[in-house]
Amino acid sequence: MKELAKTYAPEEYEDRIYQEWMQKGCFHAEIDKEKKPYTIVIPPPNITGQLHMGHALDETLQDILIRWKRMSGYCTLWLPGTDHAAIATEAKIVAAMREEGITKEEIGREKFMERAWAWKEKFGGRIVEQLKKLGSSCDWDRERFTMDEGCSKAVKEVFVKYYEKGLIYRGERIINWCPKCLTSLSDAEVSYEDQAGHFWHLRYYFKDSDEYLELATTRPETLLGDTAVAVNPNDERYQHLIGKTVLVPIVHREIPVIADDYVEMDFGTGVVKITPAHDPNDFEVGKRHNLEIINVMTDDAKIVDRFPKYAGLDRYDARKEILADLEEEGSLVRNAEDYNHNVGTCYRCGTTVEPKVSTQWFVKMKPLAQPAIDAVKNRKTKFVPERFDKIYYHWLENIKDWCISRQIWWGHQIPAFYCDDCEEMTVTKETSCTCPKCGKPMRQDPDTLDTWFSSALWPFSTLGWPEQTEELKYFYPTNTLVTGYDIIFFWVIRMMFSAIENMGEVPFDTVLIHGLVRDAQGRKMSKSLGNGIDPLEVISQYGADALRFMLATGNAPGNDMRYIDDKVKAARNFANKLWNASRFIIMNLPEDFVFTGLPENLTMEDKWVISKFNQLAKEVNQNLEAFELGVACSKLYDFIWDVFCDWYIELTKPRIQAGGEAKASAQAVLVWTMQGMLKLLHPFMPFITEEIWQTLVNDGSMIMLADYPVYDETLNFSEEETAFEKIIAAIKAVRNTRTELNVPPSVKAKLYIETEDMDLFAGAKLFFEKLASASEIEIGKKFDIPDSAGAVTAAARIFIPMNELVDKEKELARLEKEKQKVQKDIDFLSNKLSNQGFLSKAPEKLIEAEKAKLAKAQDKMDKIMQSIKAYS
RNA sequence: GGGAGCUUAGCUCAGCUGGGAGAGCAUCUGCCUUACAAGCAGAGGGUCACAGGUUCGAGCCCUGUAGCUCCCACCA
Repeated sequence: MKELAKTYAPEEYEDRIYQEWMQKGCFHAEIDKEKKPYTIVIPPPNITGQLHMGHALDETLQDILIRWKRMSGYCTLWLPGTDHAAIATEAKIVAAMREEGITKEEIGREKFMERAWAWKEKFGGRIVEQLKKLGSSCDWDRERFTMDEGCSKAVKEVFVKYYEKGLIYRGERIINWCPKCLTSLSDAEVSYEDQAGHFWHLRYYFKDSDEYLELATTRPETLLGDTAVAVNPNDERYQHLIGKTVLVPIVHREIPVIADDYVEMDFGTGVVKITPAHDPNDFEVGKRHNLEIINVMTDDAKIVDRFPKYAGLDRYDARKEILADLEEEGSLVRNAEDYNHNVGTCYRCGTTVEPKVSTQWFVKMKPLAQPAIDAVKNRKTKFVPERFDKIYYHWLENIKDWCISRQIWWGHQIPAFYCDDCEEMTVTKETSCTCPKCGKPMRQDPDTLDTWFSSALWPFSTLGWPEQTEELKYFYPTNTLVTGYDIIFFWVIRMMFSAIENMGEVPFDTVLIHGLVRDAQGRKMSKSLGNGIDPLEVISQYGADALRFMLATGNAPGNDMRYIDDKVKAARNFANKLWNASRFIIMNLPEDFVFTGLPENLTMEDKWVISKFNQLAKEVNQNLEAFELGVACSKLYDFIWDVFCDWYIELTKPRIQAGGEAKASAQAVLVWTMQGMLKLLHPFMPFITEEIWQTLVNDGSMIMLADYPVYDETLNFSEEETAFEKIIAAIKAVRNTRTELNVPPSVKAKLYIETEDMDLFAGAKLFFEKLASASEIEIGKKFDIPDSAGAVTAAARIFIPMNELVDKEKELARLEKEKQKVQKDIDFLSNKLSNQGFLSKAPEKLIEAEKAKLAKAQDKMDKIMQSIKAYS
């Protein structure tokens, strides 16, 4: 028999086991038409990323599901890969180049792309190696990348198709612009935050007059681009002024006073300056009134040369200058009032975005959104927990067209070509083309696509689409998508409509949403706070299994959780417990032990543990089916620790010591139960269960490929189970009494057990000796033992003669206390059972159960009363 | 301005379709009992935020209130 190391040291074997799984190809999925497929595509981590707790949680949940399904006989594919993360990656590469003192413009697009790919090679592998540390059973043979050949092909296919269907168009719109990343952003990529700002009141004088209109703004610098002042058409205060001309302060440009519903009469002065180039609302107003669009800022948010006085000033510096000039000119009414307003920021770099008018590519969303809404309404795809479908609906119902072009180089270059001569445009899957009109070579659009455009295709592009591969036919649609609620907008909805449009089918049947892992104080983990916990450090300290178990335990789907070191410690201690229980079993097994199944002659405690295990298997499967992973975890924890370790192992010790047949049968049941527990636990703690399995079973098999336990009616011994619970209750009662009397375990005492179940208790004598410090035991229907302490359960009255140790007064008080407790039970139950409403409306089963409880309580009461009588 | 979530033992959180409140940690009392002190055996500790309602029965369902958190939204 192999042996386990004396102490639980996961670092000794986790890497080794992972290597073994890899070498034996355990993760690889081959199409097996005999089996049902179960597919998960990984939310591809960014190639620039480092593993963080969010990944750890996400991967853990996926691995639990995929391992469970694999063991349950499905043909499982967990398809891994990484995302090129366009803006984030490009920003990092540019920053690295800045260190070297070069810019991307200097080296040009081609050279830049070479560097970017080199970067990808260098860092794309890092996160993958980190995922492996967690035990993720991904099919690495099928690893993909959002910019690999296949994904790129899918992107072009979709782009061209959308374009031809009129779902993609190019146009001049006002979009979100990040002055630091120097690119446009989609609505989803802007995160709004409340910022403390100011509200400045300005005077706009009428032409050739001392009269003026007063208005307020949070962004005085944009007045350079004002092309109108607007009031509400119904505002009586200003009716007569509509159509008049005012002068923009400082620049003294003549602009009209216009009327537009957009203006709220009761906000501020009811007058709004209109800057179509720098505010989305103003842009719309400008379109309605045919206003000129005057851009005042460069791409990096500095004032343009058109305004020489401020040219080259950053937008915030320009604000200061302009305010000073307004003051001087007398156009600033008074000091600014404090004002909090919602400011859009770039989700990658946090820079305040600038609304900017420019020509971009857009996906027309309305026609795509509706089928995606319907798919969830029709339950083709379900969110777990369900409440997230509201968020999903709301976003899709209010969606605007999706700006997909980005002014960066790292990404999928837009497959549109322009003729410099005749301005003809062609959209094609080809890599180059000539002008259909004048035959000249065409120039490809320099922009690239939003990174989410390619990840939107991930569930099918990774399976070979647009080719109709066998994989696509077999593994698609995928089954479960596991992701955080923070990327529903970015990714989940886009996969939904992309899949429905291109595949005619939803991409997955279930979206399992999890929350964020926060720090111990409940704050979001972030680089700036420096409060992040590195999962790799946790793994090296406590093992991947402990981290996984901690992440999967004690939280419900969709809820945030806190990372607390003590929780990982608790999980590690649990692993240690399992480890030592296994050591106990293994160290007692004969050298040549071969497990051949459960013995014929099961004892009552055997049946008890088997029956309880059987129930556990049933419940764990049910919980997993319902995505209640945390509940499954705690059930496993409770069974392994309480039922198996604290009770069953202790119960087998007399037989193990006795040797012979008794020992052999105990060992068989120990091994059987241990194997079952290991299998049930394996999806959650893959390493330790594999390590123990290979030592205990030692036949070259691997637990990760074993069959997952399921409920088995032939193992249901509910009667024996209930009977044996009486023994446990009695042992607990004796222990309790002894502790209350401060009797140390070293002092043994004789027990007289008065019970109707004489045979049952007679068969359990050894347990009382071993687990209740009994020196000898007598069992009978009636005893009268003076000078003894008592322990009372529903099934037995136990006398513990302790002579001098027993204080009659104290013992009476103790019994009195217990009597009151039981009396409360009896009152409660009989009350319930005499309630006509309850009797007529409650389910039969429940009524029976309550009656049984009452009978039990009354039995106990009888026994307590007898004891009290004996003392008085 | 909408929407969602949370409020349960000192702390962190579970609690499945409504059927007498649970775990881990912490606290207290005993134990080195030949797998495990990362352990064993006991104990204490909760008007389940508040107010109504539905029900034979509510932590769970409905209505309202308060506090905290988050998401969405064009009031300059």
